[in-house]
Amino acid sequence: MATILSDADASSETSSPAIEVPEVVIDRLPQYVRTLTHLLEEGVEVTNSQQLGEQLQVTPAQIRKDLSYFGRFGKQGRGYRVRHLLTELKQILGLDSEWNVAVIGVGRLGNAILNYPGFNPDGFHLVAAFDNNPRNVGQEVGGIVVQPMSDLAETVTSRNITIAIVAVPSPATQSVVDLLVECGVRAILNYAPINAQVPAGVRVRSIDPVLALQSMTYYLNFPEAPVNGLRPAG
Amino acid sequence: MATILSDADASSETSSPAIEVPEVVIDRLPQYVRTLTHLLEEGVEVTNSQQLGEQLQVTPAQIRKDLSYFGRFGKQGRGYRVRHLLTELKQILGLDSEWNVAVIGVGRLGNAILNYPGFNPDGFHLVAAFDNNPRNVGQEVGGIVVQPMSDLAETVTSRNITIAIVAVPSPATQSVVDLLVECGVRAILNYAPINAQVPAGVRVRSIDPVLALQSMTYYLNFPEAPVNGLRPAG
DNA sequence: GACTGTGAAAAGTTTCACAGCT
DNA sequence: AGCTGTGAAACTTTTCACAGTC
Repeated sequence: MATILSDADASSETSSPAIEVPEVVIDRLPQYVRTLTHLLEEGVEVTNSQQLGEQLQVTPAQIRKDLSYFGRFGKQGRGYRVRHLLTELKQILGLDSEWNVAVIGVGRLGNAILNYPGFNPDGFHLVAAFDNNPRNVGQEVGGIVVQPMSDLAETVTSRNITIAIVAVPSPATQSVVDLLVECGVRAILNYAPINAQVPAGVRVRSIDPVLALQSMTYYLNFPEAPVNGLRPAG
Repeated sequence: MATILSDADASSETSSPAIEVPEVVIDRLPQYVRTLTHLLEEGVEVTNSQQLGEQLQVTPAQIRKDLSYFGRFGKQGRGYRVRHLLTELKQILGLDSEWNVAVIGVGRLGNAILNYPGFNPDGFHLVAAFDNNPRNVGQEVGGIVVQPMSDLAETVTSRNITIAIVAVPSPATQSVVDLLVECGVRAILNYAPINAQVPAGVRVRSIDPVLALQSMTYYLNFPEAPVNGLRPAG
């Protein structure tokens, strides 16, 4: 659950409701943002829970319920103004701010991340990169000069870095995460296939393609709705 | 929910129970597999729900309940034999088989995927790569010769490919997914920031680092348990 | 007439607590 | 004594259904 603070009046100002918003709801909001962004790009000005639900493969009731935690953004009989709802949701998620991000580890994966063009348009600025290996320090990767790990604490503060992307080898992950937490980083995106332990108040999300594949193989062996008769390869 | 077929006797044979296993449970099993693998590597032979729960940051009761959907793998008073439980879980998930995987799109991202060494040790074999662009067709990437999209149907069948990893630009994703489904692929790992629509019986998982970051910024603005006073950069 | 926002009901998921085995 | 496996209870999340507004 996500406890929110402050005053109760949720008129049209997207002020913070004084109630608990389920974490599953927060996890869906970025998807709503993405779909609304696409609709806006297509020139759609008004939408409704039915249409949003189709795009997102979610029931219309769920969308209405989710939005109701934060305010009344729609007009009965009409639906939602796409631009308005998008602005509100971005504000709720803190996406009206820009966020400075550090990348830890500039191996193959860290390199790919630093060169990935998808973060900046969404307000996430990769502003620093760190590595253990003296060979990598001083190199420029994706326009950023790699710094030694010993610079981390100083740079996190001076550059106001609040988010870190960890792309170091598995065995190093926990100690890097510990260091980041110590430096005040409270949001970490972890690319290593490891369950890093963090204190309460710090969030970790993991990107793990193997886990994603492994949860699908179950259904390949016991298909709910068989499409054809293919079986495992081995 | 995951409907499972066949006979009820779940003695020690990991035969399929004739009941429904919640999807959340299936999603956790790969994590159990990973933790058990680590324990085995460290030479731990016996564990218990308490220890597993600590590693996975999950309650011991949840682990016992999850496992109980599939059989009785532990010994009262003793716990679980790590190697035995690992074998059972891998079998349940279909990870005792090898799976042939195709990669669609060999741009920057597809390249990184084909060169990522993490899939093979877990039984996922990248055996084919496809691309639209004639410049890329015929090139060797990560030891695989890139084929034209027109080869897809034939190769999926002849090489018994059941899983596809889609790494094409967003606008091309839906049509590639449609084509894969038509070819009989029922498990798709999608790297594009797009919600692909698929018919029932086909599973899609998405890897989307931006969505992961966006759900964390919410908590950075309304921290449940503040660690320090850092704010957004903008 | 068409849609939202929302209490209340239903469904799903987690946790409790303890009987029972080793 | 120490742990599992599991019904039952508690809690969470989704869906229903409809009053209210545009």
